[in-house]
Amino acid sequence: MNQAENLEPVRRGRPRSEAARVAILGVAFELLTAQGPGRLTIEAVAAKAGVGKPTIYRYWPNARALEMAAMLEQPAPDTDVQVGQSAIADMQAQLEKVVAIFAERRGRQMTQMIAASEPDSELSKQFRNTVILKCREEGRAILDRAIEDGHVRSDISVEVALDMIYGPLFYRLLVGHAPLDAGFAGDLVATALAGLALNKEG
Amino acid sequence: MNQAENLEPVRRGRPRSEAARVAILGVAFELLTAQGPGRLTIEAVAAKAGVGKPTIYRYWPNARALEMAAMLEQPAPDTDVQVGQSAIADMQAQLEKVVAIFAERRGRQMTQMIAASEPDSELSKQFRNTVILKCREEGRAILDRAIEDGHVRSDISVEVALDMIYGPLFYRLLVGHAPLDAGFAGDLVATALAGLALNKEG
DNA sequence: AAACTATATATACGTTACGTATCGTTTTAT
DNA sequence: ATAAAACGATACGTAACGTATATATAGTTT
Repeated sequence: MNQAENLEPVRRGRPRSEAARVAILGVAFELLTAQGPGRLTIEAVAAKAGVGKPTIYRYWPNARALEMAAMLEQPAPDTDVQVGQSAIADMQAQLEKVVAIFAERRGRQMTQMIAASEPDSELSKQFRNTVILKCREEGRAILDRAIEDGHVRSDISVEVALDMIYGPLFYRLLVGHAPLDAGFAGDLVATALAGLALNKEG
Repeated sequence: MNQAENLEPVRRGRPRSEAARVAILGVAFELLTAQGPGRLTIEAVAAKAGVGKPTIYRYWPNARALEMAAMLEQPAPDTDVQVGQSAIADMQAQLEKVVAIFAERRGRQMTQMIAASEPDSELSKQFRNTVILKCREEGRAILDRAIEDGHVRSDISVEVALDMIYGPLFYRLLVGHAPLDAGFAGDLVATALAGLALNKEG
């Protein structure tokens, strides 16, 4: 049996300093916020946190990984909404929350980090799941409820529908061809619900 | 009158070597393709192109700008479609083309470069216009025609509709939660047209 | 033809940051 | 007491940055 790999590996010797780890992550987040992603240096973090470089490299392999870990350490943005009177209204309320978060500087920074990261790394996956896919899952719950309630067709692909709701948000964020605001969130939900076709059944 | 700014600025002294410029861009594109964006170094380009570093810095301020210029130098991906029997079919055909291009390695590289670039720089804007917004403009023409033909409602915002079509593409590309293929293009157009709502008018 | 000027390559320079190695110290388990 | 592991500090070699300088070259102007 492959025992005790994550449950306290029975380390001997001096234990790692939690204080150092916390100081490193704190300084990393501070510098990341100030400078934007891709600019963090290990030496700057070590100096500001009063820590040796090897201590940082013991936890994270490079500055990019540390950046993601620092972002992950922060409480995930809250995009949850109360269950309201209609699933449609809930969807719009949630999207407005998501838009508000991603319209801020930190939202753009998170998006940049996802775009720049190696897609397959473990930290990268975790980051994506926490930051991006969390709000998608919330949206899925709302959409499922809307289908149950008979407000949304049951013959659509929920995956495609969710892409249609959240995709435009990141598109505008990255390309910047049009503003990202509450009005956009409203237009988006309305247009997605109504559809583009003039005559639905002939 | 502000004369002769772009029409041959009447340079004195030794003219810049077009051969050097072309060699630099060629090597830069080669290395960019091989290594992905963000990895290009001026020294490697100078060595491989048989060119001095200052010659490169005379044209571009840093390696990132050179990367974008090298990508721009390549012929823009062809996402145009013939005008076919219906605007709806044309939209789907175009989206399939776009999907095919961005599902390839170069498409992802271009998206990463846009995400990582300073949004306001001149080269960055030009890159966005050439690579991303070109296919959007083509889509707008198709959509306008669909409205004229009475296949698409005239009371929608064309901007929102286009975001709903192209946004999900980049969303999948960046987040990678689901595949990017022709089937997705088809589903997307169909779902966008039909809409999510069960009963359109009561 | 001569003077002038901007670019050319080549290379030296100081700087920054990388990631690794080593030092003596400190903290824990055995 | 001993061994093990992490600690901060710092030295190390490497890579690439962006600038400066030297000398040669290719056009423009006089």
